[in-house]
Amino acid sequence: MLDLRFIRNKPDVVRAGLEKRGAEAALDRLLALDGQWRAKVHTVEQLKNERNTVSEEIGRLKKTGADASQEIEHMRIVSGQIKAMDQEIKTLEEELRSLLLLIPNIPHASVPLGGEEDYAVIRFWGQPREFDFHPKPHWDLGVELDILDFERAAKMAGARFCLYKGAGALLERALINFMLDLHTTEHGYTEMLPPFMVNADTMVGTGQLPKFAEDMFQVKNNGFYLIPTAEVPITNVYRDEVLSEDDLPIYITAYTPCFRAEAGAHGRDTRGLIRLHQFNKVELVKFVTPESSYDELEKLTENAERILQLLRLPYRVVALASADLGFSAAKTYDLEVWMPSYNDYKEISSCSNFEDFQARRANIRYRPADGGKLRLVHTLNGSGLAVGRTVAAIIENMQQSDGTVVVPEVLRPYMGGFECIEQKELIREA
RNA sequence: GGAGGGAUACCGUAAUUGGUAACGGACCGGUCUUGAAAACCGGCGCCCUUUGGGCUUGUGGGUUCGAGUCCCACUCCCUCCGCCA
Repeated sequence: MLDLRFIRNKPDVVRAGLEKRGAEAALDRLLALDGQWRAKVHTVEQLKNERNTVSEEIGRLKKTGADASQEIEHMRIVSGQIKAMDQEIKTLEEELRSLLLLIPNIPHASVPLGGEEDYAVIRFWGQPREFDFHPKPHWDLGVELDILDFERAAKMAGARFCLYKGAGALLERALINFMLDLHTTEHGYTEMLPPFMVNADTMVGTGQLPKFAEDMFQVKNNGFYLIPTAEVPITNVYRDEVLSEDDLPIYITAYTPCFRAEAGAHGRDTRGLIRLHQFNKVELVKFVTPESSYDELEKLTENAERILQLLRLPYRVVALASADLGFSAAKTYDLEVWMPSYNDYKEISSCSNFEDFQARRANIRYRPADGGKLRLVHTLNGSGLAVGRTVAAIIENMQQSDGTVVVPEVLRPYMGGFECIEQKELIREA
């Protein structure tokens, strides 16, 4: 959510920012409503001032036994007027807020202009491997190895689900543990394990609601939403709280499954582990001071990159262009891992600075060390990493000509020393 | 699911028959001091058109000139009973 006062005082800046995104927002309507609201507030506050002073006077009169019936009768009328105006103001406020909640964040000055194709490549790491045989996509190889089963997952749930089996399930679990261990022991994050279902206020706090309800799953009998990412519960850990500047920065990492309806993605990434209704992810979340948030974004991105480096998976970092940013983000780096089946780099992590956009929605503030006014924190988050896509990348990048998959060395301690995922028959023999 | 108790500002705690939220602590600033502590003064939630005013006692309604206080509904927490991995 943007600051209403900022919109009021700098409408042109807001308009220009939204234009960079290619976003339409009802700014004129909002400014008009704001004007009406302020006028009415001013009027009703004068009436309330009168009510307060006269009511006090009535109290005094009654105490001395004097007659106050005239004042009471007058205040009965004033009170009625106040009640009516308060109702009008409340209606205006509701409309203002609902408009405000639909306005996306403004891109940071360093964000490249343009759309989906206008990302800026920041850096590459590693070399895509040259295969001396025809590499298989993970959805074939994983099935042949009997570690991924999409057909049975479809039977029990439907399209866009996966059943991991044997070494596949072990690999997924190993990755989760490896990622959490690295972030907690080397990158300074505190691990949390949050609820996987949350209420609507929580979804509003991070920006999923009210605009993106159709992207989520909602539990029918009690209204809970399944989280689309751990960002949602973790960012809301401090909703409606006041932190001390001494507490900042706060780094939290969390593993959760993520549930996404993928409503607008029919026909996209229909095979394999890339786009599922349920997938696992280890998330990184930060609460920081406004001054430090862009440095923190760089560090957070590096923390996510470290996972790919240790797994020896080639990737690149891109800065998303303005019109490709998520609703709440001011700046986003995507980590894209090399995926042989796509013959391209494919998103495996998205690291964003939300500045105070989420903090304003979720009312997360801190008391500055100098004792000044309470300020909104800046929030950031990034995948560290999407686990299913990491499994896909490992299967594809580490496959050998005989159809086996070499387990990255850093994962072996998490897999009982397992060095290689072998064909079905071989696994059975072992 | 049943019964009872509770929610007040960053934290902790008060408020007679309904009369306009008191006090303590933490924190910040000032005075004082070589410096610090103590003491004293001020600040320490939000909004507006800020020398001023309005709002804020879990949330939403109601009664009233006036509600922390009375009434209704709801949320969350605690205790006990029942059920349960």
